[in-house]
Amino acid sequence: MTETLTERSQKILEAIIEEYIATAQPVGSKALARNHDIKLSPASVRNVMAELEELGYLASPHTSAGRIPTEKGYRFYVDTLLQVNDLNSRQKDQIELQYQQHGLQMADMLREASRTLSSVSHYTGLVMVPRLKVTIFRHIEFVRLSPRQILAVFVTQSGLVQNKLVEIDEELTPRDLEQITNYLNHTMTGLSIQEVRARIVAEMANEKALYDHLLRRTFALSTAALVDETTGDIIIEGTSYFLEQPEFSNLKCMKRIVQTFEQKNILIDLLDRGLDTEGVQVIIGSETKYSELADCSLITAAYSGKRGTLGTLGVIGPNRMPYSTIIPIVDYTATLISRLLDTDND
Amino acid sequence: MTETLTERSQKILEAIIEEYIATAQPVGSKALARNHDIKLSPASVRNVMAELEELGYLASPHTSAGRIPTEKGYRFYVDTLLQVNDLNSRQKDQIELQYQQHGLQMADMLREASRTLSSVSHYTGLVMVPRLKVTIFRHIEFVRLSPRQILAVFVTQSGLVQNKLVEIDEELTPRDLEQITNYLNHTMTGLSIQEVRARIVAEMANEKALYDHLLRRTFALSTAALVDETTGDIIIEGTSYFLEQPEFSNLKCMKRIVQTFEQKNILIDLLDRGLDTEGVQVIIGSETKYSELADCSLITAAYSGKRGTLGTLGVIGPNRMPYSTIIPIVDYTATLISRLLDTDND
DNA sequence: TTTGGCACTCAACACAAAGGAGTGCTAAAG
DNA sequence: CTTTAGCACTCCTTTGTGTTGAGTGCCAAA
Repeated sequence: MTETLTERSQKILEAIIEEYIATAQPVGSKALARNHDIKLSPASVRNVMAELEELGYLASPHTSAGRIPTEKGYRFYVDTLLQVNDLNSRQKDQIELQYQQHGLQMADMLREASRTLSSVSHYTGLVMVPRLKVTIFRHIEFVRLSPRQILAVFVTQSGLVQNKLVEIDEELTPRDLEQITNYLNHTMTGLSIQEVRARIVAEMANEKALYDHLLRRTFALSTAALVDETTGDIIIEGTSYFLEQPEFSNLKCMKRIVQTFEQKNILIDLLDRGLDTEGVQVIIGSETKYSELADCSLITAAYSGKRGTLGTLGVIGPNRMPYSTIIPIVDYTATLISRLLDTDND
Repeated sequence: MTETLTERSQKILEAIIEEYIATAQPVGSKALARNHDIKLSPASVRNVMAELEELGYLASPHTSAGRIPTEKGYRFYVDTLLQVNDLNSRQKDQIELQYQQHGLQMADMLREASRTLSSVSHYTGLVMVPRLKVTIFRHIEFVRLSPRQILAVFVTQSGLVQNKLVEIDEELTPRDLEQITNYLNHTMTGLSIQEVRARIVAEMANEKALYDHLLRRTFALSTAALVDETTGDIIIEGTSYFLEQPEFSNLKCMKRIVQTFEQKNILIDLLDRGLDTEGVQVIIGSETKYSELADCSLITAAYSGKRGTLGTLGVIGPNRMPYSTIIPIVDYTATLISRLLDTDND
C-alpha cells in the first residue's frame, strides 16, 4: 500500500515488535521511549504509533492499552527490518550434538531433528518425511504374505525403509518374485523413484517387452508397489510448548490448534509449500489460509539429499515468535540434515 | 481397612461417584436424594456421607461444597460396585467399521485402533506396538548400505516391518549376505524371535558349527539384527481430548501431562504392566506410581496374535472417567484386534 | 433410626470504587 | 515545521464489600 515509511517509523516499529515479542504485552509509548535507545519523547513516539496504526502495521486492543503488531506489521518486520544473526558456535554445537549418535537411520535422524528443533527453539518442531517419489531406489524386496498379498519392502539410498501392501490379481510363485526382485535390484539401483517409474513406462511402451511374461508381471507389481502415497508423513515434536504461550491460554483456541496438529494434513500442506523454495520461508497467521492457524506462524526450510530437495522442516508457534533467533536455527538444521544425508551411507 | 460397608452406604457411594463422573461437580446431599432414587432424606444421606468420608472413600474440597470421590473411592467402585454392560451392536459396529478398509497392514491397524479408541471413548487412545521378541519371524533381508553397515529388514508374520542398522566388524560380500539370508529364511520362518534367538544360541553351542565360517557370521549378524530394542513404541491419539477435561483446565498441570505423553516412556511402562494380565486392567491415579499422572487413570487390555500376547492397548483420561462405558470399549477393541491379527495373513 | 430444623461456613458472584497505564489533543518551546 | 510538556479522558484491572446460595453438622423431635 503505502510505500513511505521513514527510517524513524521503521525503527520504532521494530522496537515495538521486538518489545512485544519479548513481553507478550501491548507496548506503550513511555516504556518504549525509555528502554529502546530512542531519542524521542513519549509524545513523539505516540505520533508515530498513531501513524503506524493508520497504515495497518499496529493495532490497539483498546484505547488505554499499548499497541500490538498486526500481521502486516510482522510481515514488514520479517521482510525488511529483521536481520538474522548467525548462530554462535555454542548454539551450533548444541544442535549438532544431537546427531552424534552412532549410525542413526534416516527415520531416527528426522525424528531427532524435529525434537532438536523443538527443544532449541522452545516451540513445536515439524519435519516432513521425504515423499516416496523423491527418494532414490536402493533395494526392493517382496515378501509373500498370502497368495494374493505381497508386501513390498523398499529401501532408499539413505536407509529409509518404506513398505506397502500390494494386492495382486494373479498369483506369483516365490520363484517369480525372486526373479522380479533381482531384475529390479539390478536395473533400478541409483535412480530416483520418478525415474524408476519413467523407466518402467518406457519399457512397457516398448512392445516387445509385453511378450515377456516376467517383465509384464514385474511392471505390474512394481507399479503397484511404487505408487505414490497421496499423503506424506510428518513428525511433530514439542506440542506442549504451545501450552506455555500466553496467547493460547484460552482453552478453546488451544484445543483447536492441538486438534489441527493431530490431523496432520494441514501441517503437511503448509510444509509442502516450502518444498520448492530456497532458504527459509516464513508464513504468518492468515497467510496459512487456515482459520485454525490464524494466530500461528511457521518458519520452514527445505532439506535435500544427494539428488535435490527431499522435504521440509521447521517450527510452528504463535505469530509473536522471536524470528531473529528461530530463523537461523531452522536454517542451520536444514543445512545440517542435508549435509548428513549427503555424506551418510555414500 | 474397614471391611464393613453396608449395602446402603455402597449404594450411596455408587450414586455419588456416578453423579460426579457425569457432572464433574462436587455432589451434595440434596441433589443426590432427589435424583438417584434413594429413599432417604438429605439428612440421612449426609450421615452416610460423613461416614464414607471418615473411611476415606470421599473427600470434601471445602466445608460448604459437596463430596468428591477419592482414589480409594474409585478403586472400590471399580472393584466391587461397577457392573460393565456389554456394548450394544451399534457400538460394536461403530468400532468394527474402522477396520473394514482393504488390506491394512499391522502398523496401520494399530494406529487405527488407537484412533478409534480415542474417538469412541472421547479420551486419549494408547496402543503399544508389539515388542520384537514376541513377534513371529517371517522373513529377513539384509541390505548393504556400506561395507560395514548392514540394514536388516525384518518382516513379522503379521506384516509388521521392523528394521535395524547393524554395524559389523568384518566385511561381508553380497554373496555372503545372500547365503545368510537364505539360511535364516529357510530355517527360522514361523518361530518367535525368542525361539530364533534360542535356536541360534543352541547352534552356536554346538561346537562343530563354529568351524563353519558362514554359520558363524550368520549368528553374529542375526544376533545383532534381532537384539531387542530396549524401549518399545507407543501410538498415542487424541491428546486434545484432555483439553476438554475441566479438572485439567489449569494450564500448569495440563502441560505436565502433555509433556509426559510426549516423552512416551512413562506410558510405555504403564502399558507394559498390563502385558501379563488377563482382561481389562484399571490403574487409578497414584497407582501409576508417577506423580505426573496422579490425576489420571488408565484402562488397558492386552491383545494377542496367534502365539500369545503381543501388546497392550487402552485409554487414558482423568480419574473421573465413565468406567462403565470405557471398559467394554477397551475390552472389545482388544478382542477385535486379536481376532484380526489371528485371521489376517494366515 | 430417621428426619426436619437451624445455625454456620465458605466459594462464587456481582457491583462499585480506586488505581493506573496509555492515549489523543493542544499549545508552547525549539 | 517539529518536538515536547501538559492535561483531560478512556477503559482495563485490581481491590474491596456485600450478598447469595449450596452444602454441612448437629440437635431434637418423630
